[in-house]
Amino acid sequence: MLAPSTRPVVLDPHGAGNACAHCDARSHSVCNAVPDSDIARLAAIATVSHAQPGTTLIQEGDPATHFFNISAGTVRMYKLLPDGRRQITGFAGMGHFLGLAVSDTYAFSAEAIDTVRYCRFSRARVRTLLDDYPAMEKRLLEVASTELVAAQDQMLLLGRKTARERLASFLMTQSRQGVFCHGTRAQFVLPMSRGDIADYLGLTIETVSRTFTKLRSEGFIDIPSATEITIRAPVALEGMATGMG
Amino acid sequence: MLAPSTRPVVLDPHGAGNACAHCDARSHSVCNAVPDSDIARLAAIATVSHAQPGTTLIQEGDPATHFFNISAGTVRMYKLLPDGRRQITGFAGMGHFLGLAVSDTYAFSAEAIDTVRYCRFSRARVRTLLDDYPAMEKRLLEVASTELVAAQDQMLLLGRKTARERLASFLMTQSRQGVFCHGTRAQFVLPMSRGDIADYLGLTIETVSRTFTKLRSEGFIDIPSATEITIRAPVALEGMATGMG
DNA sequence: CGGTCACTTGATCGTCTTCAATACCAGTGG
DNA sequence: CCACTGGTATTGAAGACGATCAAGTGACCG
Repeated sequence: MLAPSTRPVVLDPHGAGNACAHCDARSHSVCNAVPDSDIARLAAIATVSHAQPGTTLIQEGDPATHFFNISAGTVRMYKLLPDGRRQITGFAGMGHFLGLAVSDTYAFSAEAIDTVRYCRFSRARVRTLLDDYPAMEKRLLEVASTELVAAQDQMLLLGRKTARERLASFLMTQSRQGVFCHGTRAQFVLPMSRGDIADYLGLTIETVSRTFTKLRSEGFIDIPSATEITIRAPVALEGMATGMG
Repeated sequence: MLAPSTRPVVLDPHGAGNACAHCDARSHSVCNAVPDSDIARLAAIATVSHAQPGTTLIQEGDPATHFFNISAGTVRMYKLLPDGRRQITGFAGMGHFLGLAVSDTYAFSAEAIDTVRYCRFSRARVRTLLDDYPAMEKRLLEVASTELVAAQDQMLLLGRKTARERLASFLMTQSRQGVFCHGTRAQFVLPMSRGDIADYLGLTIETVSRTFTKLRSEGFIDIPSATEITIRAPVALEGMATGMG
């Protein structure tokens, strides 16, 4: 039952009608560069699908034929070394845009972590759309620049921070972007496994687990269940994350 | 005499005339998106300068007022932690474009490693130029995407590669992009110090030095002087860099 | 209940870091 | 020409942080 289907399910195969007009992720995404009046044009080239946990959306090295826009769920982007070592370069949630590539092949892979709903756009068709909506091109540049800044932060983390600082950074980022419980930013759900966190932070599962336990025993966080986190000392954690704790 | 001047020297303060038309870095840069016929418009907003080794071009956190285009020399981009730990996020050489930022402040610092010649553009003026040359906007998106791919590679390196693999990756990249001696890609100059290399690869100076020595003693490279490298076994090094050696 | 899977915890190991000394090179002045 | 100096690179010995190997726990599910 939980066996990941290898092919994503297409919900709106012809991109017909008002999928974009009623998209609750639109305001979070590049799509809002297209005005309401022309939203049908966007919908015409979009294919809405969803993917079960573990499904591969993008395979590194495959021809880069499509763009993706995540409307619900979480995706992990990663690169592999031949012997299986994995580096997760980022997690993409609601509104996130995927598939920017210079060459004609994808530079990374992307998999659904939980159940993911997303739109798929043919690159070629997007290109023609871009000519009519320079605002969208600007938004793409913004997206790329934002990613770039995040990537630089991650390089600092991977190259120079301790395990403790990495976990603190990760938790503070999650508490800003994450899925919240009980309406407070202090309590949220981690959609990804310990293995995903480890591969994102350049650590092992064991170190992630041990460091979580340590942070809890020191009173900085609480861990109601393996997938839930409560931030108890946000200021202290923020200091830790920026290398001052 | 070698004391770095804190303020860069302006060579062409009014951006007058044909600075861009005769720029030998133009074909390598985003500037070639502006057609020859309109090159004067580009030149009008450019300020050509040069900077001595150690000069700061961009300070993290400062208002992001300008873009930069490197026409000669090498720049290091980096981020610091409060206690002085440094992560170099990249080196920028001829034709490289600097200063993409989402927020209104720079997300990283940039310093000249050797003597650097560069053009400076006001962001505001570039923005107006972009409206007339959508091709330039596309080029910027290309630049950002390229950087992003490079950043993802670097995350893989920092998070998952061994010291040996990091050095091999670094050397192979340099042998593609670097300054060559004797007309062969196999022999090149490293403009940056061991400390820069260490902070780029997430290692210490000592580990970089030791690993260089080991690679030499094993016959993979030669080190005529501290700043020169000769690749003796490119295929083996490439394998090592990609995690297969 | 037995099985699986993810997570946690413990003990040992190894790579890279840290601390420290030495070598090297270019520039300067005796 | 050679000692002196400051900076950078190399080399050596000891230590630490995180990895690895291994066992144990708990949740979920058939």
